[in-house]
Amino acid sequence: MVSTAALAGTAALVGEPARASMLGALMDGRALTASELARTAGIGAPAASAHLARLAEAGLLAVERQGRHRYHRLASPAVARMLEGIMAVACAAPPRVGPRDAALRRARTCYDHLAGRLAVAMADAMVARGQVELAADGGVVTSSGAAFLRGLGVEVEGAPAGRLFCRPCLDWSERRPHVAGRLGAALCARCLDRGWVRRIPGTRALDVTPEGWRALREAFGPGVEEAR
Amino acid sequence: MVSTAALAGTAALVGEPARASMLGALMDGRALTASELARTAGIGAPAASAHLARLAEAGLLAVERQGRHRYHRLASPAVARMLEGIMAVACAAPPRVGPRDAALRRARTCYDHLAGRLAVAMADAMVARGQVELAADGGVVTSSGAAFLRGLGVEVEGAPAGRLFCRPCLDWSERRPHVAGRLGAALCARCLDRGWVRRIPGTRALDVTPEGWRALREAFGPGVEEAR
DNA sequence: GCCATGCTTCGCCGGTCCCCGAAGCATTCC
DNA sequence: GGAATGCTTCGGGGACCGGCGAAGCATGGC
Repeated sequence: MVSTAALAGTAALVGEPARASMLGALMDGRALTASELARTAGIGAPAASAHLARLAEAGLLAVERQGRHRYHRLASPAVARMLEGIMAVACAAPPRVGPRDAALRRARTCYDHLAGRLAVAMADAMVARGQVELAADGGVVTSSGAAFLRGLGVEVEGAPAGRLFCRPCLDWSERRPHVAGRLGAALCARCLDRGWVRRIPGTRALDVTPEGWRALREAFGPGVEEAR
Repeated sequence: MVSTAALAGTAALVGEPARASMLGALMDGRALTASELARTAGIGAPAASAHLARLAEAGLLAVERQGRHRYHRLASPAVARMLEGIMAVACAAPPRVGPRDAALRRARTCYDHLAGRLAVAMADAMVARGQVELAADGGVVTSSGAAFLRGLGVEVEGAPAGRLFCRPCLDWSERRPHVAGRLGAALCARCLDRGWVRRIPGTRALDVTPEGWRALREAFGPGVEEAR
C-alpha cells in the first residue's frame, strides 16, 4: 500500500485548481516565470510561490533561474503524458461538452505536438493514404509515409530497427487519436517554422495562417479544410 | 480555462488517499464490492459509499449491481492508463524508493498485463532476440516474434495492416518499459491460465510457481531468473 | 412475513490546506 | 550606492472536505 500513497500525493498536486491551471499553461512545453503563472492561475505571488515550490519538490516541474526570474517548465515528457491521460479521462466524463474554447478545439499544441480538429484531420488523412497506421496501443510510419514526410521536410530518425514510430494520443476534445511522439513533435515544429501555424499568445491555441491552410490542404488533402 | 477545471477535478478525485487506495486495488482489472473496497481503504462503509459514488459519477468507475452487492471496476482502459501515468511520475520523483513491497516489485498485474521485474525481464528478452521492438512511443512485434508467441499459445489478432502492436508501459518500480497493450494482456492471460503465475489474494502481486519459472526460463531464456 | 446483510443518507465534528497582507532576501538597472 | 523588480517566508483567518455514528432504504434467505 505504500505506492497508493504516492499515487494520491501526486494526483493531489494536480488536483488543485490553481496548480492545475499552472500545469495546463505549461503543457505547451514552454517555460514561464513565477509571476506569469501566478497571473494565469489568478492568485497572488505568495500563493504561487508555494505551489511552484511543491510542484518542483515533487519533480513535476523543473526550475531554471535566469537573473531575477525563475523559469518553470514541465520536468519531463512523462509529466505531460500524465496530464494528457488525466485530461482524456476528465473530458470523457461529462456528457455535455461546453461549446467554449472554440479556438482550442480547432488547433492547439499538446506539449510538443499538435492537437485539436486540425491534428485529428491530419492524422486521418495520413491513415487513409496508408502513410501511418494507428492503433490504440501504438503506431508506425510506412515507407510511403516516410517519403511523404521527407517531402515536407520532416526528418525523424528511426526507432529500433530503422522504423519510424509515432505514439497515438487521445485527443481530449475530439476523443479520437492524433499523432504524438517524436513524429508529432517534428511535424509540429515544421508547421511552426514554416509559418503554417502561429501560437496565439496567452493560450495554447494555434492560429492557422492563410498560407498554412493552402500548404496543409496541398499536403494532407481537402479533409483538413473541415477543421477550419 | 474551462479545461483546467476539469483537469483539477479529475485529479482531485484520485488525489485522496482513500480513493487512490480503492483505485489502486481495482488496477488489476477485477470488479470488487463496496465493502471490500472500504476494507482496502481502511475506512467505514459510509465514507466508502460517498467516495465510490463520486468516482462513478465522474466516470472513473463502472458499477454493476448484482443482487445486494455492488461491483465496482475501472470504467475503461483510459482510466487505467491515467493511473499508470500518475504512478510513473509519482515513483520517478522520490529519490529513495522504499524497500517495501518486495513482492509487488517482483511481479504484479497492471490492469490487464504483467509488470515488475519479471515483466521487464520478459520484455528485455524479447527485444534482445528481435521478437519485439520497443521505443518510447510505440512497439511492434516482428514476424519471428509472432511465431514465438504463437508457440506459447498467445494469439493476438492483427492491428491495422496485419501487424501486431504492443504498447510500451513505463514500469513504475523498474523505471523501464514492459509490454502492455493487447499483446501484454494476452501474455498475462496465458501465464495465468497455464498456471505459471498465480494471483496473491488481497494484492496485485503475483506468485510465480515453480513450474512457471521452468516454463518462463525455457521460453524467455535465463534472463528471467534474475527477476526471481 | 421476518430477520440479516449490503449499501446509502443525514448531521456533526475535526483537521487540512489554501489564500492574502506584511515583511524579508536576491538581483538588476540607473 | 540607491531604488525597483521578482520572488520568498511568516502569521493568521477562513473554507472546504473527509470521517464517523445513527438511522433509513433495498435485496435475499429462512
